[in-house]
Amino acid sequence: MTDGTAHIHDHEHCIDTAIARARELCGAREVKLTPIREKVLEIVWRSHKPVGAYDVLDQLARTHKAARPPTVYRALDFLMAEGLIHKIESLNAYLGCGEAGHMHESQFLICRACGTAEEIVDDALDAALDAATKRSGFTVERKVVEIAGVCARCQTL
Amino acid sequence: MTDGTAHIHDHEHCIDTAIARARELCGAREVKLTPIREKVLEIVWRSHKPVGAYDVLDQLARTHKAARPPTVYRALDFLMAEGLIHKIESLNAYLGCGEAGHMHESQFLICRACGTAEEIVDDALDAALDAATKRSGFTVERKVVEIAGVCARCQTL
DNA sequence: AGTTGAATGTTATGTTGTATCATTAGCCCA
DNA sequence: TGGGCTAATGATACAACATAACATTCAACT
Ligand SMILES: [Zn+2]
Ligand SMILES: [Zn+2]
Ligand SMILES: [Zn+2]
Ligand SMILES: [Zn+2]
Repeated sequence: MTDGTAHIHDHEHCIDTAIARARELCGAREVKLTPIREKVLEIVWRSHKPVGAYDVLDQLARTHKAARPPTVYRALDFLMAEGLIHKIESLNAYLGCGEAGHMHESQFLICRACGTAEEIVDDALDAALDAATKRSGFTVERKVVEIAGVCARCQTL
Repeated sequence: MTDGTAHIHDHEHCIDTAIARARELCGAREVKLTPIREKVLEIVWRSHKPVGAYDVLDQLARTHKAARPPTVYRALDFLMAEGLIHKIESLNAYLGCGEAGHMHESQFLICRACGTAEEIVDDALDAALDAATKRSGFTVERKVVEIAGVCARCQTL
């Protein structure tokens, strides 16, 4: 397939689930998932491809004329702080988190052919990261792991 | 210490060694380490902190009035292609490679207190990365591993 | 000398992200 | 009920990072 979705599925369901989960979490944490923040979350979730801030802005502006870069960056910052989205540093782009709720280190497989970024959770990998830093006496605050290449699907096309 | 060097050492020696090694490698590969490229390599090597492209430009312009952004980005691209420097994606900055010559995956420990980035080579970590991708049938082309936190030195200050 | 291709010069523009201050909206409480 | 507080958003401007496109120069080879 060429549209970058990892596989055929009911993607509206992905989006709805993510938003419902976000509402729950924000309610429990007593932070505000405002209309703008929710809309930005929905836009980010509309694809399984990382999406740039200015793409988000273009889409947000369709329904929210006052939208400007700070509008978007504030919403993205909030969503990242709450663990609802991640930033892919090597792409300067943002992606919905499928594991929102329990804080975790994000690790991504990024396909240059279809553009998808799959979030993986690999405890052995995470342990190896910790071991590497412990040896140096380094205190970890953030781990960026972004593996670029070609996904299994794209190799068979 | 506050200047961001990892430890007290003869840093001129670091620079000289890196440039000498770069000359060797480029000679052997029959690619051209031109004056501009060599100067950019030296500027990048002047610290153990990742340095932004426009910082490089400012420094390059001192001796090379015609320098413009493309001048710098072309040189940086060349140096990356030859494995002489790395880009730190999470900082949009560039750092000399201490292991130039044998191609390798780069893994960095980035201290937010002193700004240094230490390149580590951890085979167990690299193996864990490969294992994580093999399971998914993903073909790896590039691995970005950037661990941010506080280095051992800065914790004791 | 003439040809060729790589490197650099030059101008302009595209892309990503922040600083700053003004305004608005929700909430608490006198 | 309405003042006073804070969080969120609006609005303008700019900073920081990166590339497109085309012209010119330079070195190497004939
Ligand atoms: Zn989906
Ligand atoms: Zn793919
Ligand atoms: Zn040094
Ligand atoms: Zn440090």
